[in-house]
Amino acid sequence: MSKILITSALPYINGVKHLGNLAGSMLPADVYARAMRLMGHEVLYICATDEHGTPAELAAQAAEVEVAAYCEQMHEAQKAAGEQFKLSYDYFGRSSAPSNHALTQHFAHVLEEKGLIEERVSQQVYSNADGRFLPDRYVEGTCPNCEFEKARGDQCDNCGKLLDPIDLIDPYSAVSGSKDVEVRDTNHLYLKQSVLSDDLRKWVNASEGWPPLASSIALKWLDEGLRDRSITRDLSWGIPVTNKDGSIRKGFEGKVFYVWFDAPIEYIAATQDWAAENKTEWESWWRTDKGADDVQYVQFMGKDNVAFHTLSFPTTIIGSGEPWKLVDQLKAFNWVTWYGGKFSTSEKRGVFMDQALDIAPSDYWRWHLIANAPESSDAAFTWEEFQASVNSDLANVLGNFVNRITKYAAGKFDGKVPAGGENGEAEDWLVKELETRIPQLISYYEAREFRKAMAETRAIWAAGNEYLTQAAPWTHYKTDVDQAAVGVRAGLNLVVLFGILAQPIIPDAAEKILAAMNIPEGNRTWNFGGAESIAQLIDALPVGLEIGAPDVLFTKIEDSDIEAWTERFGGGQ
RNA sequence: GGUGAGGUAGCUCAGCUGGUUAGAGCGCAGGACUCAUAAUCCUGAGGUCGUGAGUUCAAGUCUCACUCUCACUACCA
Repeated sequence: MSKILITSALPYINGVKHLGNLAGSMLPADVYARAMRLMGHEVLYICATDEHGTPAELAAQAAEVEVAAYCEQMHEAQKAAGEQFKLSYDYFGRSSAPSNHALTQHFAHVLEEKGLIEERVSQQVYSNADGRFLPDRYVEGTCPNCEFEKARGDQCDNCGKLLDPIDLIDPYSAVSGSKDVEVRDTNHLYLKQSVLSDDLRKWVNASEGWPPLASSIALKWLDEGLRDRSITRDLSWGIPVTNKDGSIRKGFEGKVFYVWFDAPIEYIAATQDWAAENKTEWESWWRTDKGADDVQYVQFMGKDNVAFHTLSFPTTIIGSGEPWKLVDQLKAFNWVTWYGGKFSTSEKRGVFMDQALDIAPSDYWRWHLIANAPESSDAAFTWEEFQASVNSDLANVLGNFVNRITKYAAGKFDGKVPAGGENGEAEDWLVKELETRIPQLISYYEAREFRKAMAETRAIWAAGNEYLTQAAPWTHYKTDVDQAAVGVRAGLNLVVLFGILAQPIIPDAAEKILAAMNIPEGNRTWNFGGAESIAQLIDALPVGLEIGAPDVLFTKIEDSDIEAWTERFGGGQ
């Protein structure tokens, strides 16, 4: 048993997330957390809402509420959506929490003492009408390259050229449309990442268990040469830039830390809040001088987040010179696309977490999204594939297996695990299958290879159906009830096994199965020691145990459902 | 523009350091069974591995060029 710390990239506050965000970090992190818990590890799974930055302020403004109130409201909405998706966070925090304010300010002080922070002046566009500085992409104007009239300050969407907002012709605020904009000097704190390049490279090179996607992105940035990054912004909502005594730093009135500086620190601050709430300590998870050397820390994120997790945040950690825990393994995902294109709220393409639950139970989404996780490349979501996953894998292969054997046992064997008979060829075959497949499944989970783990899970369910075909208790029943009892007994044991294995993926259905089979909580873990214990799996239930037949576990998705959903949320073409 | 990832059956994807007839699931066709959610089980058809060249006894796998998709490109997060 070991201690495993799991974090998933913090979902941004400005609205409930779509299925791509779910599939790209929170859901796989949850499946991994659940699997590791079942294997007996001590797991801490931390997530939080990422609440600072310009989009949060603008979203609040659009909703005509105070930013703090807006974030409060959206945090609750995201928390609720996560709970409904059965995301088993140990703690779901907020980057705006007091603990994160304190810790972020602490890191800034320490980094400055180490000479890694300095003040510099830069030019930034200021909108008089909006009364605020505008990030590059919130300035629009005519592209100096192709004369496209709605080019953004960072890049022109028409010709693709990278731009500087100062180069735009006739610039205007994307927030208000006002042309009353000007360039002003503004001072900010810069984190001298360049100083730590060599340390970071050594650390990246020494890393193990990162997907190529992650290490290649990190090395690419290092090869190009790390530039110092500004870690403050001209905003009012965020973490104030303070002196050690808590007073506002001179010249930083109306400025706060950059959201990407404080967001990863929230992983630690949220752990502190978790500890406070649970009256325990947090340091053994994060301080290598307090036991965190024994922790395996795994981060889950989308590919757009890799640079921040492999370079910026490690710069904060390493640069502090304090004994903080660095990430050990990270899992980076590509995107889930909508029929190969982008999710788009404005064009009515794609499904958000709250809407998803209106139309199908969370188990359906969890299974489909994790079985088709965008691990090695972008993965397309289509209604047709979703329907196929649910109907074929869940309803036909798993649901029908549970149904056929429990109903048969209820009808012919009084709803009890029957005695009698002896294992034969079919049982030998089944045991062999399980002996190879279960260890394989476990190693896929340990390697965080989710698609493969799901394919293996499905193969195990299918082996159950194949076994019943071989054992054919309904045929034997006519001539030899004891022989039929063997098949029913093994079949019922398989139902339990399938329920146990399904827990990380489809927790609701797993619960229904295990409850119907009268399996107590304590007997639902993954204690599959060696080959002997796997052989015992098909005859583990006490003879005479009363079992029930659960209601239909998965209702099929009809073609008419697909039509209605395509109408509502968009689809192909 | 630069960098990275990807382009493999109708669809969604596996294929590690190059090695005999390129794999899975879905879908499709045929058969078996009847305990079950018209479910399940078996068999089969289906691919010039983005394009072109090169290295090699041997290339989906290595090299080069080209092409398409996606991401990042440091003030969106």
